[in-house]
Amino acid sequence: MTRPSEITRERLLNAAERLFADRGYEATSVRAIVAKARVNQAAINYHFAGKEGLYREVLRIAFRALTEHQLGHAEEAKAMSREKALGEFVRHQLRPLLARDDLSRHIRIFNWEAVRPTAVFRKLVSEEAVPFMGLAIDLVRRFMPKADQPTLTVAAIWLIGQCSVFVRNREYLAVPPASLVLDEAAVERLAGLVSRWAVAGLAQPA
Amino acid sequence: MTRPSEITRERLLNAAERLFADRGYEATSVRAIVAKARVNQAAINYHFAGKEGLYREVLRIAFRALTEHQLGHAEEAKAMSREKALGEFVRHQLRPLLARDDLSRHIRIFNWEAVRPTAVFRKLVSEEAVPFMGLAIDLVRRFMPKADQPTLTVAAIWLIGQCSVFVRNREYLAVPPASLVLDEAAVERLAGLVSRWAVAGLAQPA
DNA sequence: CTGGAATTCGAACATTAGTTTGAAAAACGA
DNA sequence: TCGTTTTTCAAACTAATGTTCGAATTCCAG
Repeated sequence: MTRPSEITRERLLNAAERLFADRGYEATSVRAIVAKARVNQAAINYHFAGKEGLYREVLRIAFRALTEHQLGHAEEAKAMSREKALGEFVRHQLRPLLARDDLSRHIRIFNWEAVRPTAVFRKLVSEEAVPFMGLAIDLVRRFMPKADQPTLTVAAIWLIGQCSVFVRNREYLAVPPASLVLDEAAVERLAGLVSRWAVAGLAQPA
Repeated sequence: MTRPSEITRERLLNAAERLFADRGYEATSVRAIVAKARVNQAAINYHFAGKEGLYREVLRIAFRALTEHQLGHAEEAKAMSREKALGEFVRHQLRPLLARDDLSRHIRIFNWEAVRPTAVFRKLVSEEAVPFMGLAIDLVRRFMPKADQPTLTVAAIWLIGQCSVFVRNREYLAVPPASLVLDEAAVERLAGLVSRWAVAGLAQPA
């Protein structure tokens, strides 16, 4: 695992993740990445077949880091009541608020994509988001059993959006007058609120 | 006003505004702008002393378009009750939801800046945002008379954020399950809700 | 008109971008 | 250790970027 070539790969992914999070894809140059990673100019093309390939890999890692927990608990969720399951879903979506550094870096990368999605991102989402979206759709379906597929899809997106608003604007929540402390207890309370609102919204007649 | 040189200037501003809104500053090339504007390659440098100068001008126009109405009614606001004044403020901030095309273009440009502000943007805000921020600060001060300046500043930003969340994510509000119609009446109701929440937040004891 | 200023134009500039190359070095299985 | 593969390296390449230049053209007051 720490074979010499893996070290270069890891260094590139690490440096690239930070730079992409800071400056976005376009504004990050290959030369800046290799300088930060302290590897050779051509390393990106050798290991990732180009800047875009490297970005794809960074996105994949970020995406998985943000969804793996959710996917790991899919079976348990099905056994719960729909309200309880939704509560758990929201709680886990709000997890990045407790913010380890790499998580917030991942969020920042996706923030860039929120403004104008790159082709790489669209492709990744269409591939990797399927299981995660499926999970969210299964969840909302329990509240809207008669809805058709398109409706369920947007409902799922909407649910995810309920959480991501807080995650995306994390920095602003910490300062007054909001002054959320964002410790375990606060995130717990927030999750409770969001869950209740989401339940109310989803359970409404169309 | 329609002197030939003014035409070139106007064309550049128009084309640049659209391209900057679509692709952001970095990803928009000078050649793309002059092609869309159907003017000569060197025109940007002649009229705006460079790409950055053109962007500065576009930002200035966008910023003024989004704040002029608010500034024009500053005096009237002072005569109202604090709740009424805040209601009017929120109502006008939500105006872009009724979305003429150029307004939503302006919003999109600022969305780019929200991810990572350019130097040009920071400078512009530090210059042009002063009167607008002053207005918002005056407003929140009526709810927090004993707060110090820094607190008032973030309170004002927070208030503005209350509205901009909706404006920024306008596209998502129109689709189900939110399915907001976003006509005059709907925006009015939304303004009422946001105002009430904001009042409740600001009027709370520190 | 007409002469000087303002504006347009095409070409070229220097710089930076991402990528490719082929040789040198390192790693690794036999 | 040997021979092959994998990986690194410095340099060069092509394309695109923002900008500059001087000549040509257009504009407009006198």
